[in-house]
Formats: sequence, C-alpha cells, structure tokens
Amino acid sequence: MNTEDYSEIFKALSHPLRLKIACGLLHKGKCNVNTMVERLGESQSLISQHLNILKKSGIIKGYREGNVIWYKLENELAAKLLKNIELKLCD
Amino acid sequence: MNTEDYSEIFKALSHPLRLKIACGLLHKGKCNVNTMVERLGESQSLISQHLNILKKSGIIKGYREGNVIWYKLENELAAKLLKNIELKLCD
DNA sequence: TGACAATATTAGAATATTATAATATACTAA
DNA sequence: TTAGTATATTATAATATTCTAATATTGTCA
Repeated sequence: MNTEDYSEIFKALSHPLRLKIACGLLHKGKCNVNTMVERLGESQSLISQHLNILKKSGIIKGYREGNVIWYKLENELAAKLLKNIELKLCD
Repeated sequence: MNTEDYSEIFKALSHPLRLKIACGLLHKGKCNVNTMVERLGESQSLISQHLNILKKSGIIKGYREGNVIWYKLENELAAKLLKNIELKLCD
C-alpha cells in the first residue's frame, strides 16, 4: 500500500452517502440495495452508483443470492477506520 | 458530529499530498511550509493550497513564530484515523 | 526605509465528481 | 415465455477539485 492506495480508501469514504453505506455494512454485516434505498431515502440509481465506487475501491463486495445482491464490507483498513466513527451514524 | 462532518474529515485526507502532509505532522509533531515543499517536492503554492484545505477542515492549525508558520495536527479523529496507516508513508 | 524570506491568495484551464433521468440487465415465478 | 422484481449502466448537466503561473501579504533585518 502506497500513499495513493491509502488516499483512495479515504476518498471512497469521503462522501456522506458512501460513509453511511459503509458504516451500515460494518455494523449490520450485510445489506441489499433496496434496503439501502429505503433506509437512506435516496434513489436506486444513486445508491447503485455509490456502491460501485465502494466496490471499485475494494471496500465492499457483492454476493448474489437469487434475485438479491448482498453487499458486505471486505476491507480491513476501511473497517478499522470506520470503527473510529460513532455508531449512531449507522442506525 | 454528523455524517457530513465525518465525511469532510475523510475528504480532507483523500488526496495523496494532504495525506502525506497530515501523516507527516502526526509523526514529526510540527512542520513549516518550506520544509514540506522540500520534503514533498511540490510547489510552494500547491502545498499552501492543500494546507488551507486541511486547515478549513479543522485538521491542522498554523502557529506563526516570526517569519515561519508551524503547522500542527489538531484533530483527535484525524489523528486516530492516521494511526491506522503505515508509518513509512511519512518519512 | 528597502530588500529579502516565508507564506498566502488569485485566476484560469483541465479534469473529476455528483445527481437525475432514462434505459438495460439478471433473475424468479407463474 | 411473459411479467415482475432487483440491480446496473449510461448520458448529461451542474458543480467541485486540481494544478500552474502570477501576484500579494507578512514579518525580519540591515
């Protein structure tokens, strides 16, 4: 990991919606897109686009289970970083 | 602190140069602009602009001592976050 | 005071990010 | 196969970020 790699993790978490998503995944374990859409009150397209950014940065991964895709946090550094943030964010 | 506040801290640290600066301040304690310019090999203007972004986000503060301004990390959350990053970045 | 050193600010072009709207894909069940 | 559900992709306009070059400010010292 070099500086660029580290800063990309920070960048992925630098948007309020992505931070909420990542933080939610940290605490809930997994979540599907529609549930995020409901919980966060944002459009399906927007959630999906931000999920893609988190995915490309290597912070989350999606696992298809039939019709549904479960997203999980899959990055140790991101998890460590998010643990420094107050939990209430994610409820 | 709400989600926007948190994400602003991440955003401030989401640029490689700012990450280097902040990480350097964490480990060296303090630093002035010209030393950063030399160490990081970037223009004075660019360093100064990025310092300003870190300042506005509340991560660092500058203390004038005569002709020189010493910058210090002045944010607990940022310090916590940066401690999750490998030290070698900052040398 | 004037010259110099350290730092900050500004303007502008290039590029990146964001949100919305529309459309596409993948899977399931009847 | 068709309809329906879940998710992804694309295009685009608006906005924000980044870097460079030029200039301004602030403080020191002779």
